[in-house]
Amino acid sequence: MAIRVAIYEDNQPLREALSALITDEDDYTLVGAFGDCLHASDQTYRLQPDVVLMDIDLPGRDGIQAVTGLHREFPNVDVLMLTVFDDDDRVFRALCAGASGYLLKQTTPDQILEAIQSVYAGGAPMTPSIARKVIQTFPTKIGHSADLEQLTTRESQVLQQLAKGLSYKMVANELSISVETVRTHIKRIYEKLHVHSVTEAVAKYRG
Amino acid sequence: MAIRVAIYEDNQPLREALSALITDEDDYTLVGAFGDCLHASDQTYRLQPDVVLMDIDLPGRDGIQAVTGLHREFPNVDVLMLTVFDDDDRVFRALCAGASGYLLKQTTPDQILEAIQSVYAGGAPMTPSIARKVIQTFPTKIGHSADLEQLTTRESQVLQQLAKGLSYKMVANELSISVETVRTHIKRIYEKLHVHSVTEAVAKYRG
DNA sequence: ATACCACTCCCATAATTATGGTATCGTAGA
DNA sequence: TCTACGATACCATAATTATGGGAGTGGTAT
Repeated sequence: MAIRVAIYEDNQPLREALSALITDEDDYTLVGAFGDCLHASDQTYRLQPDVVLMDIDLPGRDGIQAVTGLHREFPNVDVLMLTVFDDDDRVFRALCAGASGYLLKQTTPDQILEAIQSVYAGGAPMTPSIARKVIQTFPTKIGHSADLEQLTTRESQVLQQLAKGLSYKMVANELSISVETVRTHIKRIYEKLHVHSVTEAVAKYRG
Repeated sequence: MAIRVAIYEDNQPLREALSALITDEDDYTLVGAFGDCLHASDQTYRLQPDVVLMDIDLPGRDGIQAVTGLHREFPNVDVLMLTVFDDDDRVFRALCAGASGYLLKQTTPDQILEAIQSVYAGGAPMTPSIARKVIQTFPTKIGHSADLEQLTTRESQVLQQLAKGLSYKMVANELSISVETVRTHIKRIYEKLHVHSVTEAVAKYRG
């Protein structure tokens, strides 16, 4: 049984090249190729692909959002992301959203077919750098940077409130202290974490 | 600067073969080769390896336990596991324990050197099947508020940068657009997410 | 062709946040 | 006792962010 493949790629030459690659192989069947992922859900339902090749950077609605939806609706469909750059951060988010692996667009045709085969067989093709990011997520969970440990109880509480999106005033209210005190705490937090804004501090707090 | 490599492998012929492989390469320095990992901690302290090749199945104390210790004591040392079989389960546990990747013993010499290089450069070489296991442990974050889906590609990118703690200026730089454009995107983001500050937006973004 | 949308850019004015001081109070240690 | 530190609070001056305008481009859809 040939592997049914659908393609989402806005770059037409590339889309056609990929389409040709799939079509020419007996072991693969191209069930569709599209320039955007606006109707990915409908199309997936109709075309029943086994593997979806999805450009990570599509116009209108990006590939990552599409993956989120597809993964929820069609958990059996494997999605391989296509990227131009080794854009660790976005690829990482795509994997979190449910993608099963990713391909650099510069990958050779053979490697592409191999990756499709691999993902269909239950694998998750990805480069070492992505893999590193991935495995660093859970074991390092407790790897709270030493800076964070330096925060006092009150400072941690303040930072926690800020992380929830509260303004100085709201934090003051929440903790029943004056805004000025909140300011003071935040100043200390900045010193200890070596940052200069709430968002930076929260970013460190969140890991 | 050559990469300093230490080897833990009980099979003597293999240990010697690996040692020779490392020794013969100018870019790698063999700092030690051992048949067990009973003194891995001391040895690591003395020999200061950059990368450790660790058999997953050593007599006495197995490689996974050793990795746990090494990773805690020497977070900067990268550990590559060596396995005879594609033993998903144990490799997976090793990765959780802090290993940075793994090699099948049948891997070609060139691939072994490449993997060492890769892990030293911050990568995590592993096969697709392991990778799949790893990414499947991700919390498939659902509950994605519908608001977030409304963001355009560019808006999501901006929000993502903000979540990393960047200021408007930095985001502008990162995305190669003007600060004014960043402002505009942020205005739209606020409208769509019904928020009034970066931290609030980021809080929604993070779930 | 026209209307819409994503993306880009600029200006002006408010509001909030950032930075650098200063100061009081209570409590745990030297 | 004296010091250090956490927590509280205030003021003043930058710097950044928030809000509300306007405006042009390119592509898509009706």
